[in-house]
Amino acid sequence: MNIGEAAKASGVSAKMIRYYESVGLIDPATRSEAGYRVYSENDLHVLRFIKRARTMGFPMERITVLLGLWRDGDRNSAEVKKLALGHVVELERQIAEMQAVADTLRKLAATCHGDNRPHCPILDDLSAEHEAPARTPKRRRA
Amino acid sequence: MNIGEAAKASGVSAKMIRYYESVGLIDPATRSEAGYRVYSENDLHVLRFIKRARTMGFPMERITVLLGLWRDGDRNSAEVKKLALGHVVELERQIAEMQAVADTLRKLAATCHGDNRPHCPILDDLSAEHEAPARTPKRRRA
DNA sequence: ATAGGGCTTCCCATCATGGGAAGGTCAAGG
DNA sequence: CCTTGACCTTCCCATGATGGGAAGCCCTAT
Repeated sequence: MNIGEAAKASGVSAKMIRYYESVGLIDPATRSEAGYRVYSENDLHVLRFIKRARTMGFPMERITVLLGLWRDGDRNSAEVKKLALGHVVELERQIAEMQAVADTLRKLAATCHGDNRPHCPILDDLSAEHEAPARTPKRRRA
Repeated sequence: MNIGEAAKASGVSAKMIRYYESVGLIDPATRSEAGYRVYSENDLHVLRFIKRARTMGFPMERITVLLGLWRDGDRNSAEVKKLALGHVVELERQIAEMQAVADTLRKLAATCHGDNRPHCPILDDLSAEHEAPARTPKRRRA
C-alpha cells in the first residue's frame, strides 16, 4: 500500500512517516517503480507501535530503543521493564511538579476575591521575589 | 544595568530577554549611547514576573494577558482568577492524562517477568492494535 | 487525453530555548 | 595610549515533533 493508506491505517500522518524514515527511526520503505513508498502489513505494525508509544508519551529516543528490543527476538524482558518503569518515574516526576503548581494556584485563587476590584494575591505572588535565581555573589564565577 | 546583570538578577537568560522583547512580550529596553540595552529595577520586576509565570507553566500567550492585567491598575481581580483557574484546569487535564499512562505502564510492568527471557507483555501491548485511529469508512469524508 | 488526486522532495513555520559567529564597546592595567 | 578580555550587538542555525504549502511527477477513471 502507498503512504496515504498506511497513514490512515496506522494513525501516523504521511508527513510523520517520512520524518521517521528520515531520522532513521524506521527503515526506508521499499519503493515502487515510480518511486512511491510501499508499505507492508509488518510496516503498519511498526507504525502502530510507534503511534502507541508516542501516545504513551515515550520520547523518540526511548522509542528507538523499544523498537530495537521489539525486533530483537532474543531480548531480555528485564530491559523492557526497566525502560517502562523509567518512563513511569519520569511521568511521576512531572505529575508531582504540575500538582505542586496547581496546588499553589488553587491556594492563591482561593484568597483572591475574584470581583471587580483590582487587588489580587495571584498577581502579588507572581510579582513577588521568590528564591533568587542562583545569585552569583558579585564575582562572576569565583 | 546591562542585559547580563539583568539576566543574572532575574533568572531570565539574556537570550530570552531579547526574545521577549522581539515578540513584544516586554517593551523595548531603553538603550545606552552605544546601543546597549539598559534595565531599571522595574524592568527587573517584570522579568521576574515572567520568570515566575513560566515556571508555573503558564504559556506565553496567557502571560501576555497576565502582564497586561498586572500593569492595569484598574483590572478586575475576577479576570486574573479566571485565568489562574483556567490554567489549573489545564494542568489537571494533563495530570490525569499522564496518570492514566503511568497506571497502564505500571500494570503492564507488573505482569512482565523482567528476567532474561524475551516474552514481555509491555511490548505485546505496544504492538497490539488499539482503537483504530479515526477509521474513515471508505469514503474519504462522506 | 484530460482532470483529480496522490505521491515525491524541498522549504518554511511553529514554541521556547540555546549555541555561536562577526563585530562594536568598555574598563582596567601595562 | 594601546591591548586585553569581558561584555554587548545582530544574525543565523538547531532543537523535537509536527504541520503547511509549492513545484512537479504519476496513476486512474472518465
